Amino acid sequence: MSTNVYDILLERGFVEQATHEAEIKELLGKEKVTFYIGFDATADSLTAGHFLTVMAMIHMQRAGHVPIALLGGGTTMIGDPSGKSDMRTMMTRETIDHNAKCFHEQLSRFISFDNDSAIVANNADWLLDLNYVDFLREVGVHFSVNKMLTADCYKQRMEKGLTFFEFNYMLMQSYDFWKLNQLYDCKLELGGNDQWSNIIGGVELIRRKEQKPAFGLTLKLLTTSEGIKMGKTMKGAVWLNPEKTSPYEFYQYWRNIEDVKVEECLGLLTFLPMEEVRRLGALEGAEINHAKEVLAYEITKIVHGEDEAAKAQEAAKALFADGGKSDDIPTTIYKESELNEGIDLITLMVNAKLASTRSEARRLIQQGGVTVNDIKVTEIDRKFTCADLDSDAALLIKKGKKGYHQIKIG
RNA sequence: GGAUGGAUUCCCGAGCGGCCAAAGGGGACAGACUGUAAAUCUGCUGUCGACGACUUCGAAGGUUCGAAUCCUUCUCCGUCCA
Repeated sequence: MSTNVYDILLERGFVEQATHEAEIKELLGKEKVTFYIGFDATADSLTAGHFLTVMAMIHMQRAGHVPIALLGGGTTMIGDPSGKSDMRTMMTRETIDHNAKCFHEQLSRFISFDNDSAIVANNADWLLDLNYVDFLREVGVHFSVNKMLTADCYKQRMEKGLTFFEFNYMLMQSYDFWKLNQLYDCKLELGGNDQWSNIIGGVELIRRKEQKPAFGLTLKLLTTSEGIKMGKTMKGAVWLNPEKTSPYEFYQYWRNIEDVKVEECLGLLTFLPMEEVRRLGALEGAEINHAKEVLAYEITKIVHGEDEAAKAQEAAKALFADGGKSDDIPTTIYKESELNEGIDLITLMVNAKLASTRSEARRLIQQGGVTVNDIKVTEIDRKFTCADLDSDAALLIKKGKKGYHQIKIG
């Protein structure tokens, strides 16, 4: 451990708040520390939002510390109300178990679980069989409701309403930390900054129960300059699962990031040396596009592998720079006979998912937002046949600047 | 348990018997400008075989020529009292 990971995390911009900064740094510098990060199994794939915490785990593991990935099989049954304005929908046990399994698989791509170099735990193992009265006597006594009510994370809920059910989430998470402390001598909890209140809860619980030190550290939350959580688009989250978000779309998400966020993302989401990060982040004007390409490429490489990253990059270059095509953009294949009868553009767009309804497709065409093989089409009833295929035997439908889909026959 | 207010389209929020597919804002999408950025301006935002038709205003019934608007029951939520 030549360089202290704490300094690495700090330099790369991960650290947001720490319960005991100096002590955490000292601890990480002198011994192998077992720490944990929790993942609530609300979907069957991790998202770009989780990726940041995963990166922190990787840095920690590389420095020789032992990560525990705690899957929230139990806590997900409740749902964390922190910072949320609405109650989460209740999920069934089966769904949650399935999701937890998916998370474990995905995490193994980034973190090595061999030889106890990392641990997976599931809080369903201890939370689901808890005895209510015992729990209240053991854990509940240590929590002041007065204090909890003033916690920042419930602020939004104080207006909209917070049920006792969800209010308990904090105790569950605190109990997790305590449990992991007993089972694995886990001393540190990491989490997104929205987890601050929940984390302090655990740290204090261990200190009271065990008379032992415990620490918490929160990580930066990626937000747009307007403060909206990053890793989400209007169409939903940016997933790490290539079947839910294709490597091309994934690449494009980062390629289109705001200028002001480039340096931050490079530090947090790639392994590029910091000098390089700073150099790229300092680029100005159109030059910064180069930095965005590097960013998108690097992240895609970590998540989907070098091949996929290269393919995504080529596809993007072909489409945007050369105006040409590539085999790696979304494609729909039609039978020759089918296309020969003529298919109207609206139908083609809906089938290609460039528009979700025929009305939407119609609107796009009328507003001049659609081109086929680089020719703007404004007649809504325009039909296409094999005769319209270009020299590559394809129809390239372009929606706006960034939506591409090609039609081929086969 | 009692009193009282509420549930409207992606979100916030007007509407309180016909002029309502429903104001305004936000967001999203498209056009212009650009650098696949931001900001700005413009358009657009229920669906469809589209100058029309059909389905929407928490749920189910009812009154009426006609209901998001009135009545009944139910579900959920806020606030106050206990």
